[in-house]
Amino acid sequence: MEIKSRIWIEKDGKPFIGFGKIQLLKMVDEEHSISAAAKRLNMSYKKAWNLLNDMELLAEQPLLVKYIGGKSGGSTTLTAYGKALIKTFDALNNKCETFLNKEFKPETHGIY
Amino acid sequence: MEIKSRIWIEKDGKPFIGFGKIQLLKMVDEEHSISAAAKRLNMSYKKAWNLLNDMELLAEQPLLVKYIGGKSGGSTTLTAYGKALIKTFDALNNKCETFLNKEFKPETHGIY
DNA sequence: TAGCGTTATGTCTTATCGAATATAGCGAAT
DNA sequence: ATTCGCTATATTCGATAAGACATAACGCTA
Repeated sequence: MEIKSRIWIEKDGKPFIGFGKIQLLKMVDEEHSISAAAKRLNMSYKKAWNLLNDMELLAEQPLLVKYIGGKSGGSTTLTAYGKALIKTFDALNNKCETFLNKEFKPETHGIY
Repeated sequence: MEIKSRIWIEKDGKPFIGFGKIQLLKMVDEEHSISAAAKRLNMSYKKAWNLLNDMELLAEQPLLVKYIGGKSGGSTTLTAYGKALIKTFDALNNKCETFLNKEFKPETHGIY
């Protein structure tokens, strides 16, 4: 018996960042490529692109620097703002999880 | 810009209780009827029944006391254990939300 | 004993979402 | 100029989930 959680940040009532999108951002940061990131996360390129696009549309600063064409066909890297988002979210998520684990002890609640 | 969260409790890796199921339990508690609760939550009787059944199968103590037939066709009420679940979950959820709201101040993270 | 409203459960259809497919543009390298 | 791999974007297709529908058991009431 364990407690789980998902947190996300909304903007104008619309989902801005959450677990999946942050994971995707991390992969893009590592791979310097949307398609490679999508592959590693076992999702279609289109889905990854849509998720990133949704974020970008909601953000007031760009998250990604994209190059089309070039020696390897293209590339995508994160802006400082994009990297900051990852850090912020991870920190918050960790805090939340440790808080909940400390708070939730099945026995003390009479749940078996 | 605001932070949102969903918490749930798992048992053997399977979802036991979460936001929706707790909401349903509350309605059943008020209505003394699965069908009436489903109606108020705008879901089909079958869906409500399935959700409740899933919980019951995972719980080690019964959550519901059901009567079939009778003057109004039947009824369903909560056991003490069922009511305890609601209380526990609500308390935990509230704590989590206030914690996150206190923790998350967009400005301090540089998120605009 | 016929009717009613509820719980109980299976089946069948519909709707939604994601995946696959298709097509185009780009720019460096050869 | 041609090729290549990536970004970009619309459209079609299929699988899965949600919902509608159907049917039965039950026991009180009239």
